[in-house]
Amino acid sequence: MRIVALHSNFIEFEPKKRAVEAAEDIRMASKRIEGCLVVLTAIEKQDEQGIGSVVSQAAESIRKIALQLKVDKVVIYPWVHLTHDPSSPGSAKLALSMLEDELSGSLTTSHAPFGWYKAFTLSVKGHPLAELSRQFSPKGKPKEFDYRKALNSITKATLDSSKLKGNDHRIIGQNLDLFSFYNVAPGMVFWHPKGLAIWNELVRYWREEHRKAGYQEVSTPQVMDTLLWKVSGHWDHYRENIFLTEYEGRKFAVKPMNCPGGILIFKSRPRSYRELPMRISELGVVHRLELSGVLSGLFRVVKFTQDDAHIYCTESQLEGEIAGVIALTEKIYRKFGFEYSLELSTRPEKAMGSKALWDKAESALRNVLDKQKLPYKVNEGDGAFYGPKIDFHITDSLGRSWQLGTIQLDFQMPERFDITYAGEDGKLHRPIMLHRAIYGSLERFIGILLEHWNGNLPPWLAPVQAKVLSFSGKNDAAAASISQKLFSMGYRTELDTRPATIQSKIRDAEMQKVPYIIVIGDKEEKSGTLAVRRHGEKKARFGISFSDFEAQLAREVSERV
RNA sequence: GCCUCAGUAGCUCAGCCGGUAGAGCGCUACCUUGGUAAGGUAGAGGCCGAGGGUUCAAAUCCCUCCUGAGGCUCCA
Repeated sequence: MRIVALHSNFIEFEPKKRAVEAAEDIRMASKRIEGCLVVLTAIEKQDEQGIGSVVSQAAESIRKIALQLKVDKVVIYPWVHLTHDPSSPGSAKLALSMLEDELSGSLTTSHAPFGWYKAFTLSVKGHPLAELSRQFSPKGKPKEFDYRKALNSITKATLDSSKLKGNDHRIIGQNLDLFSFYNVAPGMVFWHPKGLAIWNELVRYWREEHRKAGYQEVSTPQVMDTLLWKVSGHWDHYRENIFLTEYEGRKFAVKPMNCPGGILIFKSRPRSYRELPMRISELGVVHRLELSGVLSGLFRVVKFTQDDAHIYCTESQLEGEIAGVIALTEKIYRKFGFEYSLELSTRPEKAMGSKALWDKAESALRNVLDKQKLPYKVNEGDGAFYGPKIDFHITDSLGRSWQLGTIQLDFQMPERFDITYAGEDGKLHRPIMLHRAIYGSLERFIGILLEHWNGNLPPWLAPVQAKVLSFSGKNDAAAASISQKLFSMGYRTELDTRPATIQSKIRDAEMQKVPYIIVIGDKEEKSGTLAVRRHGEKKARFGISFSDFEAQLAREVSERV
């Protein structure tokens, strides 16, 4: 069924001559109806499969329109010309009368006679919603949305723990209440408060180190016109991985990489050689369509945050910048005690740009590695489509190797976006662009981190830095006040005043891998001290003063040890 | 996406020769006032991933889909 609903000042019609056998029997000269919704209606062949379904869809839709336009008079006007494939006149007549019946409950209805040639005059109001067309088919019957049922089909990801090891980050993440996954967002992480606490500390550390290393941070839009991705080359080389969306008729892409957005900031005004090397960092959230079979916990996800940075520099600065990135990466990885290996990836088949440029880029990377005598493996044809790269690899609990950091050389993007800087000679030059990431993705990095330390995070990273336990119910208030005191000093604390034995509370806190467990009993209350148990140690230390404990914790947090 | 496997309470799992659900932990309440990895009793909590089929009857058998796991392929 097809309809056109017209918000009209009036309609006037006059039957002239019978057109079909099935025509309605009427005796009518002419009729005029003021202030109404005229619904031109055509019943189609396919509607005969399910007249009831089509009619109720149409009735619902018409009621909605009438409500929106605040009209209570509806005129059904048979208008077969809306379709190329009309139903039999008999079915049409039936459907039209059913439609009027359904509508007559809530609206004042009337109709023009079926099966007649008619003269008519129509005055349509002409506002944006005055002319609306709709189409209904018997198959497309919209089912009632049952939210209870829908809720039922939202399921949490279940782990098949038989194949996973104890230090698998997915198990740690569940046990420590760090994050979860749901079927409504495959490959996208729900970060719980405790997981995000780790995240935020990593970001804080990252910002400090990057500030010291001369980086400036930016943020760019999440969705951008596909125009941008055509310029950057992603449209031709990476389209199968891009989420598409639409905005006022324009096609937009959810960014799968940060560089095209970032480069627009470089382009926002003329640049001088004095600004180079320019190191621009971005914690960029990207989405990539991945084959469903490749997703894996935090290691391989659809939405992730890259600790990206783009360095714009001159050719003579290039090797120094690469060496700088390697040094910063080593410094950060050392902080976490990671063992990694280096891989150099060269020109792939789907490459952009000339071979000569690629050779130049590859030799620049090779030179730095060789000069620093760093061992590396070469992956022929494994580079990004815009340039060769050095990757930092690390192994997980199952012995699989994952790429974290990366340094990618790019002679293409500057060409494509035509970015320039004014040199000492007053002429315009093209900068070289370096893409790099150190964590790689925060998600993957946290996964590796959890496995590497088996969830035993140091105080600066631990989601709960200290947990205060009351020895018995008598000590609940004192324990709460210690916990509150630490909390108000900015520490992440928890309090356990359950009516359980101290042994069982200790056990729980140990299993949550909390670095410091503080027990407050009568002895502590009396002497105003703490009993402190360090995670993993068998014995507690008694009689520790609050200020000594706090000073130690403060030092461990600020030095990140 | 492909091959193999899995999905039952918040978690770990039992039930799976069809007869509409069980345990332990956790949670809540009460008892216990105990000194560093599990004190006791009671209670609440599930449409058995979703949809369809076979059947008098489906968590259980069959089909489709979703999600997850391992591998392949691809990536940070």
